[in-house]
Amino acid sequence: MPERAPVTRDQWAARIAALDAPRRATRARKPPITVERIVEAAFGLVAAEGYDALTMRRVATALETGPASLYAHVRDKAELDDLLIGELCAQVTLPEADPVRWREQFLDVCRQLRDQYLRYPGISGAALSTAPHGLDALRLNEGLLAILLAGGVAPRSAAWAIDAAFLYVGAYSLEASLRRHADASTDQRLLDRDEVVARFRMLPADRFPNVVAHADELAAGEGHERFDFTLELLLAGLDR
Amino acid sequence: MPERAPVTRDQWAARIAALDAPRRATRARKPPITVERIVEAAFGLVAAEGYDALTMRRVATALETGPASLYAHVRDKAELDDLLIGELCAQVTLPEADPVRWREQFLDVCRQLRDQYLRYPGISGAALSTAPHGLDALRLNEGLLAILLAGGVAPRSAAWAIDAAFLYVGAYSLEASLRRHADASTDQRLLDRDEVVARFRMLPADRFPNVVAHADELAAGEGHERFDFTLELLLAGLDR
DNA sequence: TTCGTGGCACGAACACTGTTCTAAACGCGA
DNA sequence: TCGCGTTTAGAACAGTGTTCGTGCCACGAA
Repeated sequence: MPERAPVTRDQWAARIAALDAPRRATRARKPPITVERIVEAAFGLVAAEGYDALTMRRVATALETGPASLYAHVRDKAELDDLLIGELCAQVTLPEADPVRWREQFLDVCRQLRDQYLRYPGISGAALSTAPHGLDALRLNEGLLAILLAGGVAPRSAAWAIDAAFLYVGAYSLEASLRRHADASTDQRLLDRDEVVARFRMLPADRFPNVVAHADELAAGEGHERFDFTLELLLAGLDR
Repeated sequence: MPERAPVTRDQWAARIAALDAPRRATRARKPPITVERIVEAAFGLVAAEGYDALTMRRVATALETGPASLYAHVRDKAELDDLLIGELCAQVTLPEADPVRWREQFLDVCRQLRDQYLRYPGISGAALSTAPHGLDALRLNEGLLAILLAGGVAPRSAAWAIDAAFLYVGAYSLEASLRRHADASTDQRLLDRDEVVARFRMLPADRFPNVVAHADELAAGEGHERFDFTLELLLAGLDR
């Protein structure tokens, strides 16, 4: 994973100042490269082939230019990753915090983020490799804080629970992407359910008694049941 | 992240059969390349420079050979990753499940795994990119299942909580590695605590009221307090 | 209209990656 | 000693991220 050049304090201030600025109109070149077009091309690649296929050269080819052209608009690949993750965070809609329905609101925001990640297989790996300090991630942080504080959760508990939720959503989405991506390819990376259970049952029962006995439960779960289960555990723990 | 060739059913059976087999003695060549030496060289590299520095060429150089030599012993880089993660899992000691102290036992196993990951910065990224179906990971699964079942947790809840814990431990360790690795380098990737708080406070209070008001809590936490907090939430949720 | 300047575009190049191919070397059993 | 199988490892292939240097273009000033 590429290392990231640090964002200076001045650059941070500029980003904040730009929060209200309108998006710059596309310049009159035919058609000029823009950050927006680079991001769009990158998303197209990831949606079609997964995050591992995302390279500066592939993006440049999609834009019918050379790879060096991109560096006039983005610092490096790490910054492109940040832009992608930021854009996905920006797609999540935040509710008005409701002191009665705060748990369901929290779950819904996490589900939206998960679903954004799952549209682009493997992309949450990029999210896990950076600190979620971008403005778009902070917007989600703000929204989730409002929800948990409205539900009466102590501020520190709220902050740490959100941190945990971000990590889990990213990791879960990565795992789910790998499973889903494997299903789509002939060269399977992850085994299907029946094969997993069969292999668990092949284990020596004296060494893996519980795994063998509960092979079905270990492999069980439709859709996002495990996802909901885990976040509900977190929320239940916060309730005390 | 490299894609993985699937392990066939026959290969799986061979791995199980090998569980009881003694480790092969080092062959008499001076000194021959072995899987063990490759793994040891790889760990040395990751400990010193982080997981991003781990390449087949770097490992080969450390062993004073060419990169192609490694392919007689490991299928590809993905298999090397699996071997490393398996070895880290193997270092975790499992207790005798105690119906009274099951929560503390569960936390302790997770802490051990976390600490193994943290010895090799960034390596849990490799763990997150594969399904935890290796025998060493299943050994941990077996031990954690025994603990949770001893504590009276329903089998399916136990299985899914363990899955969630694995994801969280990996993601948390990756984030902690990035922070710790950044501290060690002059080109900081993650900002230190005071800078993070300062940047939170720079945000417009009308758009980020809760983030600005709770900047300290968002950045708070010594050592592994967040880690313990999150797993205790999970365990508290299981108790119901 | 012309000229200078700054920014953009992009091929070439650099240093690296994972992996395969091919040939030589080595160890072991007959 | 010889044949065979395995290991070793350089060379090669196809790719990566990023920088350098040069040409092109737009715009503002004279």
